[in-house]
Amino acid sequence: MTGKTYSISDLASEFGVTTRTIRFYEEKGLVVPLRQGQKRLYSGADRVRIKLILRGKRIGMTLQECVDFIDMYDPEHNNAEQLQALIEDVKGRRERLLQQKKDIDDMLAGLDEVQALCEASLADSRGRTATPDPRKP
Amino acid sequence: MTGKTYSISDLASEFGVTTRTIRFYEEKGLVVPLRQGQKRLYSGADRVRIKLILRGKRIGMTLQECVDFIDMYDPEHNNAEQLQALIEDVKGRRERLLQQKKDIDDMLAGLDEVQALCEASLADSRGRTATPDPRKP
DNA sequence: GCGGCCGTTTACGTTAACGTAAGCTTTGGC
DNA sequence: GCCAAAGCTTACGTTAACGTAAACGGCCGC
Repeated sequence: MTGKTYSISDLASEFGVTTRTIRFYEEKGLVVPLRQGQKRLYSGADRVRIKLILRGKRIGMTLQECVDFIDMYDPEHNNAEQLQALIEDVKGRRERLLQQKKDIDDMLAGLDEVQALCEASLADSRGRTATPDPRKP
Repeated sequence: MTGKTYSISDLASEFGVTTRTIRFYEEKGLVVPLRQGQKRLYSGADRVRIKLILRGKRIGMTLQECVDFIDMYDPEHNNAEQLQALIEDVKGRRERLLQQKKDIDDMLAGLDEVQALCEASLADSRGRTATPDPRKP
């Protein structure tokens, strides 16, 4: 079976990007859709590739890093030397990802703090203006 | 007490960036160090600010987003309206951060997978060439 | 048959975040 | 006293990742 296919605007609207963006990715060789006549025809695999690219972008990777990441999966790694290099690469990437995760946790903690301050401040101002504290004598 | 201070190259080397970068942040108003004469003199607070900026950058925030984030802490938010808006802002940021965290976990899982494949492949090739499997009859 | 859409190509424009270079003080060390 | 290192300012250059615009082809609903 040939599998489902997508038009460029299908994918653009699904992922919330412009068609220009997707064509740009093609210019850079990140995706190479088939054509029916003039028009681009995206396969499921193409769709996943774009999805992975956008995932990478969300955490601040460049497009090049995104492809590098994706290309780690397909085994153009024949000899032991290349495999070792890839493992080293994986190691480095893991470290960076873990650092990012830590950064995010720190920022989430910061948000909790900010929100708590806000809510306290709101409760306080409401207490002083509108509704008198029912616990008062 | 006046607290510890830092030269621009102190901070640059500590954070692994160039002095140009730090001056650029000043151009953009992200840090405003004191001066002694001509030279910039960074306080502990300045240092933290830069640290937070770089943290934001690591997870793909723009410099503007970084300052916005940092500025959430200091309460220029007087009235209830502003506080509510800030809480909404926090909500949005939290969602994005959680999404990013999910993205990272997915990518970490991918790395595990890649590494497992690599190691299996290495073990296999070693098994076929150098050391015969000792468990063989 | 034609007005809208969707799609295509080509090409120039834009923004963020620095890099790089030149030319000029300032300052600590010998 | 002098030189190298560190700092400063000013200004132009660069890269990534699209945005925007113009100009054109195919299709379809009425």
